Amino acid sequence: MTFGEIHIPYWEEAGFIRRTCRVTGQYFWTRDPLRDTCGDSTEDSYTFIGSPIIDGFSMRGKPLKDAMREMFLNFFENKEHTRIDPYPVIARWREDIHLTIASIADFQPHVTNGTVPPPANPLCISQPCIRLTDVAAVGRSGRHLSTFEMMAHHAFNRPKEDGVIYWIDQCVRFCDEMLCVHLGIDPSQVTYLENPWSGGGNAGPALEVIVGGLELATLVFMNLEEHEEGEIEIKGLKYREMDLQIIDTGYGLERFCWAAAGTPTIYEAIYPESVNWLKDMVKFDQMVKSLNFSTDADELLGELSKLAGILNIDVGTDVESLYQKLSDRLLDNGLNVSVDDLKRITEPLSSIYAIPDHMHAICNMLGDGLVPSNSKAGYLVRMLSRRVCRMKDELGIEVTLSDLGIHHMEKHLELSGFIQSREGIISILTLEEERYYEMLRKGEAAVRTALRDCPKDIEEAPDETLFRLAEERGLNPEMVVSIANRAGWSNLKVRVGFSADMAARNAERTKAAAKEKVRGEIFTTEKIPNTIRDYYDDTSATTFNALAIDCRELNENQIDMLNLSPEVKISPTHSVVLDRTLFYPEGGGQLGDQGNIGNVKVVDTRIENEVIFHLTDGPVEIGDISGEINWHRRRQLMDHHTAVHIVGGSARQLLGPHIWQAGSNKGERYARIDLTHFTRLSRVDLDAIEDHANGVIASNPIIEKKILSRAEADTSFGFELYQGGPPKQSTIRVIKIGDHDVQACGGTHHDEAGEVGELRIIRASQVQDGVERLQIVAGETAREHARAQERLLAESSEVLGVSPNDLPATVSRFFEEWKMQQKKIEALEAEIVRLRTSGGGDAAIQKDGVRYAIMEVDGDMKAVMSMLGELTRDPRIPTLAVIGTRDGGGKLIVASTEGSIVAEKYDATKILAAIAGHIDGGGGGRPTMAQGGGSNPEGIPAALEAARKLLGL
RNA sequence: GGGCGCUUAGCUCAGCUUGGAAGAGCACCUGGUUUGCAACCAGGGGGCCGGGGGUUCAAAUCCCCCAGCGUCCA
Repeated sequence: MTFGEIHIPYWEEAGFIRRTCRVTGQYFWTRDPLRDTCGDSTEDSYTFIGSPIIDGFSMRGKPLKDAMREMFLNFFENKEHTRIDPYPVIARWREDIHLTIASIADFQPHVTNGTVPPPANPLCISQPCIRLTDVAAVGRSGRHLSTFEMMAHHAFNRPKEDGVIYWIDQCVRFCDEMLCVHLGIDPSQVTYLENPWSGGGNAGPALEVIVGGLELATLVFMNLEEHEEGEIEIKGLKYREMDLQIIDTGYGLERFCWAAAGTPTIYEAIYPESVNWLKDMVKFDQMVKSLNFSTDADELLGELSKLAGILNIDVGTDVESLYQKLSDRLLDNGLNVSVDDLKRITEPLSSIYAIPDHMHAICNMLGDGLVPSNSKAGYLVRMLSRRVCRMKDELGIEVTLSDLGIHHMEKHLELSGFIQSREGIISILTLEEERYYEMLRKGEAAVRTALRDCPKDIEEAPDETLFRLAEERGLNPEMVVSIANRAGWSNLKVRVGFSADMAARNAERTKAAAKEKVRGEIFTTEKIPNTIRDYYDDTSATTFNALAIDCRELNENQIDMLNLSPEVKISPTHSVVLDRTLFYPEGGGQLGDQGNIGNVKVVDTRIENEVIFHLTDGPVEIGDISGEINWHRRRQLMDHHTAVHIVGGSARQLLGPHIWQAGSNKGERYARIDLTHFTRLSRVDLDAIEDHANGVIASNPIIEKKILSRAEADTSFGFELYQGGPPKQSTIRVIKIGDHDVQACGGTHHDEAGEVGELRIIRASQVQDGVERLQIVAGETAREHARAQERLLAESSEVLGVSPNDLPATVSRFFEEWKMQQKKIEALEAEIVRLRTSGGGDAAIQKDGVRYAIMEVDGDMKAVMSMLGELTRDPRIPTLAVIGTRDGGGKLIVASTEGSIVAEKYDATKILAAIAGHIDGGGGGRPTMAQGGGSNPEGIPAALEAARKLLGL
């Protein structure tokens, strides 16, 4: 039996036969002896449209989803499964993905790798998921969704420990019973397609469950993991059996709803209120009638959705040729519809379908406390918001993004499970829409500039121009064209196949970028036992005795990889491992401890694979040794770390539940915390947070430090616990500051908040859109910071001879006066030139109707330039000017009045070249204006004399 | 995490490719003409060309670093 084949007793018991699909060549199991396609091939069209295959669900929309979900969970609860609450759609417990893309994602990697036991076994769940890979097909294919709920039953088996819950046979029995008995689907309509699965380091046989041309579920039996010595080879990789074997199923809630509703598209089954609302607003029915088709419009739409569901729309698909194909296929079915008419129907329709789907994803993401941003997960919600804004504008409807959000929340959402409030979501949507229109407005100017050199009658813009506008300005080719059409390039169109090229170009870049970087280990930890961490027992202990068990010299490469903080003043030469230590290694944003062991200095402390490395400025003997940490620094680090927790808690209470810690850093001189928030923070906001945080310190709550199991921690505190990032251990250290803040943290903290003394938020800056960085000083550094500020003020005000209170007014007055005086000097210098060159001035010589102004002046290049303007601007006085200044090594300028006889007679660049040698320099310019400089200012008079000679004066 | 772009007058933006006197429109001020919904004409004021370094005789322009903003991809 080869990998992927599934032979179970149930097949025979229930009368299944194994066939090969004549279209795809894949094996499938069916009860229908006449069936020769697997059900999911291009020749299987949907059979349930207009005639539902699941009875008893007459409702639509949210009630339908609720009923279907309840049906599923109830069924499996009755089969001894424990119902589990869904996880957030933002996968904050994962480092590798931003969004929850499947129910199994809830349990990766901690449960699936065996570190943490599952919350229940077996279990059932309906997990909201978001997948954006096919976002371009949403609304067009009739079946694609970016947001869906994956209903699932999972079992985690440990066959080696006799811990088998159930495996393939029982899994298929559950599924088949639910479909054919519980839901009453005609058994001959159900096919199970063998489609083994591999990816992400795991593999296993799998079955796709197909009914009526629609894949309703996938049953994956994950029992293999990638391993060098594995005996099973799949797609060139070697796999071996896992200790933990997992039943991973996925039943598409929305697809079950669609199969029960039999509507033309999945969107009408789950978002009927929104679809109708949008159709009314765009007067869709009237529009269809006005096209005057020979056939009934409803019939056309039905036919369309059946066909469109089979057409594959991927990112970069050539939409134009797709339309042609669709039109051809309609003709095959006896409907003659031109590509143009087809577009006029499907373009608005695809937006009407996609908008509710996108709003569902947006509301769910924002509801989980996500803040829009220009990178990471926040970008995904921004991208969806902008898609919606564009679609609603193309539809020409007068609703705002927040209107759409309000409508969606009313009709399709249960807000009770959300972290973010309804009002919070609405204000974020309002802000996002403003940002979108701001981008468009800026884009208009950019399009005009980019196309400026193109003739108005062009039909295609240069590819490079379109690529750049898309990447730099966020304007996709369609948007560029519509802007350009309005701005005068009325024939401009998007080149056929352009989107596909752009997608290919992006893929190419992504591939190139993926080749970069892989960060390895810095130290050798092999055969070194884990270090005992004594710093948790008593955070105020400073001296200890231990056994030095390893000491090695650091090489240059290691020091480079350490990426030492600026707070490490001495470069380390050795790494020392002890059996136990009080030194806290860098972690959780808290820098490593410093101090002494034996007679060497510890300049930093790190941890790798549970082994703590003391970085020292010299070697130590192996054997008994004593150590002492730098208490002043440690205390400061603790002040800062505890302060960061307190500030995070205060910000969450004052600004809202979307405040999440996006990173932090605690050093000796200051600490910083990055917080997710959708607007910039003003000083007023910061003051409020600062006051609140100092209030917490003043009330002096006890700081509890407890060790909990992962499951225990999850259930008692929820995911807000993991502010510092996804947890990696099976046990969680929880730091709880009274009732103010609780989070998982490995850092050293005071026992009472009051020990921090006071804290100040000294600065807020933006790390990326949607993430604010607060700089915090606490304890001793807070006082020092205040003193430093006062010093600056005192010194500055002393220079100006005013009191610190008058500093702002005085500084701005001085600056204004300085600018005025600059202007006056310029004007005066010009006046001097005028005086010296007109009337009886000493510097001008009249000869043959030309004024020669050869003179040395004071002032810099800029001043000289403006004097030159005085001399050569007036065409009635043809002038040749040669001006020198000793500024900056000596400058020379030769200029003539443009368009006059002088300009024809002399070439300024030649005159300059002839005299520049006197100041050891060079220069150049135009025939009427040349400038140069040198390094010998004393040569200016000689240069000017040379000019006089040259000109025969 | 990786790209790319932008930062110039109060505002909106040109100029940068190829270094050589800092520009336009709107707004503002003065005078005229007018005073019906973005009126017209003439003149004028207003710029550390984001900050710092470098190359160069010379940098808004080329190179490097930093900051702020924007955008795309993962």
